[in-house]
Amino acid sequence: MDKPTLPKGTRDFGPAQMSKRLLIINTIRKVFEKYGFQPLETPAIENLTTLTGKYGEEGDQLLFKILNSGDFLKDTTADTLATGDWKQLTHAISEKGLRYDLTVPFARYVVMNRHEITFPFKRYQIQPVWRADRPQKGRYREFYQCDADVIGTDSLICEAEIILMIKEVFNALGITDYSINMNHRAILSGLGQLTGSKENESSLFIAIDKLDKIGEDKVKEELRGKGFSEANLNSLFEVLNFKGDTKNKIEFLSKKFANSPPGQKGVSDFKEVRSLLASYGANEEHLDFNLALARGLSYYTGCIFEVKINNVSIGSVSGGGRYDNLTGGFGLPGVSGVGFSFGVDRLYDAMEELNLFPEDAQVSSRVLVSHLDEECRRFALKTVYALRKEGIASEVYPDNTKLKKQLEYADRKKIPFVIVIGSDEMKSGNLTLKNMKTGEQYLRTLAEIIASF
RNA sequence: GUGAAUGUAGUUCAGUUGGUUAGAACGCCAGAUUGUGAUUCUGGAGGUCGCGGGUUCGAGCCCCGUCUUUCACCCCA
Repeated sequence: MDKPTLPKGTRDFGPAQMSKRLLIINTIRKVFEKYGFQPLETPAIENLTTLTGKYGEEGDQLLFKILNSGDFLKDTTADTLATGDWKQLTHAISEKGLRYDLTVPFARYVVMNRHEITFPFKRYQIQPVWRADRPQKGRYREFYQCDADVIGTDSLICEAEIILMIKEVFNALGITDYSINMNHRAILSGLGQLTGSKENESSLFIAIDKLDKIGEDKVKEELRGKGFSEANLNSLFEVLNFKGDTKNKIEFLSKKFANSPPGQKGVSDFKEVRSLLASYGANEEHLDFNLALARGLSYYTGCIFEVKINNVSIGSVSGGGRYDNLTGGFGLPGVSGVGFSFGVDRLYDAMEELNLFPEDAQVSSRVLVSHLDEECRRFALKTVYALRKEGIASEVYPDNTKLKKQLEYADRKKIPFVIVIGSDEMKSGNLTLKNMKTGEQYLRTLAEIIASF
């Protein structure tokens, strides 16, 4: 028997990690619910017809496909095999796949349940997704996303509330140094017009998205290689290099895009989001209108977001945007949606790097009831029952063993209090309560102990 | 998917130009006149050197393949 291993890019989460993960997930869930989002879960497995074509050609290749059950070759002819056309063969032997994100399954759900859903529909979804990517630090093949989407309204209140939710979650997690980068698909189109790139638009977006990573010179170099003229590059970087607060930036863009209808639309959306935030009484801290931000997922059409934590070696921990026609592919056109997603795994990595998890994050009993002999152990059962009845997480050491071993157990499992039951305690009714952190111990009745928790 | 590194006790790492029985620290287990953990002392266990082939009298070390992790590209949480 070979040593067991895990598939590439997957991980186990032990109790210590799960405690921290749950801290993140529960924080996000609470914020989502506070903003009126309702829970939804969808299957891990979707039909490939649902998934393919939604993420672009690159995305399709990152889909995990599931081999048909039974004789999956029964409809395959020798001819198909002989052609070596793997795409066609894949189509023949696999009709299901693992979900790649939570947005597309959500769109599928909305279309299937459109008559029962009350619009605008606000749902949140916290589930794992799978991508056949090549793993690296902060990139896994199985990871959790926490999505919140609103579908069925154009209102930019949704965008503003996304910003508010991000701030609340980060505040609750103790993350202080981060930026919420926001851009607009229409602004990007405006930039495309400005630089005279029609067919080259996507190479333009891919290049400028790397700006903060590789720097201006390398971006220019890449764009020259794609045939952009020096004049066009200059007008592009005149916009990208504009320094100033959001207000000044909007004024500047407004002039720049005077002759660009998409550019105008983007600028007016920015303005509106700012004005909405002000009406909430919220400030613009952490918010940055980053014109170089270009998210790859092709279904975005309006505002796009990406959140980065500063000074950590992890990519973006959250991202999202508005999509005007996500349900169109499922036969329900003209419904606008907007949503975003937190990446639990990356938040975890970042918080670990920044040392932001509290010491007592570990999920464990509050009390261990220890005992010195069989009679005491019986007495301990009564004690733990009484503690649990009061809602105090507690456990009895199951075996008759030395007190030393029982205390070691409590120490390792980070159980903060130990009740020691010996013959003296049983006789007097005064139990020994030991504080494992300070080492202090007192004699207390069970009622007193319960009252102190 | 393309290109490049990496892998040695549970963990972090040593290991000489290929040469006897592969080491350390921490951790783990047991004990230090039996009702006290985390600190101290003593002793002990634990490795198919990622896995599979090859070269060699001889491989942890060299070669090939494979898997893992990591880095760049691509993309993204």
